[in-house]
Amino acid sequence: MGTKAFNSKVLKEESRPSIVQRMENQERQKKFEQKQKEVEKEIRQEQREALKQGIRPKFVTNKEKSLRMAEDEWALIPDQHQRTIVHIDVDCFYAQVEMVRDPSLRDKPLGIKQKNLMVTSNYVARSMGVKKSMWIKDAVKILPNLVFVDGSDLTHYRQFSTEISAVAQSFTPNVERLGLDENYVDITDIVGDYISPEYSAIEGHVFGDKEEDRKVLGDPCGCGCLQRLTAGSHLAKKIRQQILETTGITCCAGVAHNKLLAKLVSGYYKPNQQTVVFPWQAHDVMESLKQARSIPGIGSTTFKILEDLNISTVQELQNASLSTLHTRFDEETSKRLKDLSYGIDEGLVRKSGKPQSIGLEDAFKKTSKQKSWDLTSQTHQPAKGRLKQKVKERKPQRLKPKALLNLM
DNA sequence: CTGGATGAG
DNA sequence: CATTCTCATCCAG
Repeated sequence: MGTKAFNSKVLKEESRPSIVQRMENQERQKKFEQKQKEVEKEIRQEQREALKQGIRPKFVTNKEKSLRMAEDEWALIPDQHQRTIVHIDVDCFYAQVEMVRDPSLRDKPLGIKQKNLMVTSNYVARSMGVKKSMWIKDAVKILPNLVFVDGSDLTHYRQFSTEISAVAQSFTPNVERLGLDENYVDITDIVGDYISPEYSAIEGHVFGDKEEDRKVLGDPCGCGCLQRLTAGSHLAKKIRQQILETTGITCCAGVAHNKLLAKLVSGYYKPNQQTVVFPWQAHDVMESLKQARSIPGIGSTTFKILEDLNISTVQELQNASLSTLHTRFDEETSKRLKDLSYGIDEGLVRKSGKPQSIGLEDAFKKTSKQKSWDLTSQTHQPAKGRLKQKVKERKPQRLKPKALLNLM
């Protein structure tokens, strides 16, 4: 799927793979096919053995074959870099919203509280030793003059959140919301417009931020990702600027060829900064994480199971054999875990559903039998209806890809 | 179709 | 006192 995701414009305008790269790719492909042959030979050998011993040879499925191939040579599996993804992460979201709503808070240490918990704080507070999230009493101990705003009512945060997403959506419809303060933007379709000499320098940070990473000399890949990601850094900057202009909110951005890396690097330089990472740096990014738990997609449950298998660092996960993982996870998950450990992520940016808001005053319109939303439909349901019913209505569960296209 | 698991914020 | 809640996705029953 990812392989055919680039559109014609990008194809036209991006530089073609260099000769060196084409050769490297051929080399890789050859190795891959070689491995394939080896595995098949192995299997035939095993079957012959079985026959010799009078045992009926077991049938080896293609799936099993690919699993075996991947076993030793995971890195040989081609990782494509056709997409360009931006992950946008708002700086201390709630605190910023409050500071925009009341500018007098700007230069004061500010904490947003919910119940007994300070859920976030502004950077003034953080510079004075207050952590992101703390118990109120602990925060006050550190900073007696900390100003608190109650953040139990999410209405304003939702409004700002949709505004921010709307800015991104004005660039491309391919925007996926993640919570209230994060957005994935797949800019593959529009990044071609920014590939030009005018944008040849990288905007913002490069992961690692060494001078050598900035130099355009040598293109380690040649598939065009260098140009696309460079252009992407300019687009990311533009999106961030626009967000700032229209909402007064600053944010960070990460630019990469997949969601995983974009998200991992977006917070690398904070606040109000951005970072691009190139495919050949994927290993460095992953190694910069110690625990496998800090990989998005590996939650507490999965991590516990990994620990059972004596796997807790990213590196241990990289080195874990598929068969080991397979003892506790299904095959797809096992592969997925290995992919993640190498910074490989084919996950698509999915257009998020309708403007979020779950407030009590909200009414819903739904089409009675259609599987897609149609806001022009007349059916009107008082929001009073059970939450559950609302949720059911607004998420027409698994949308067929076709229906998804109609969503915007 | 639905409830439980899982994960993110 | 690492809490509680909301939301999305996946899948087995």
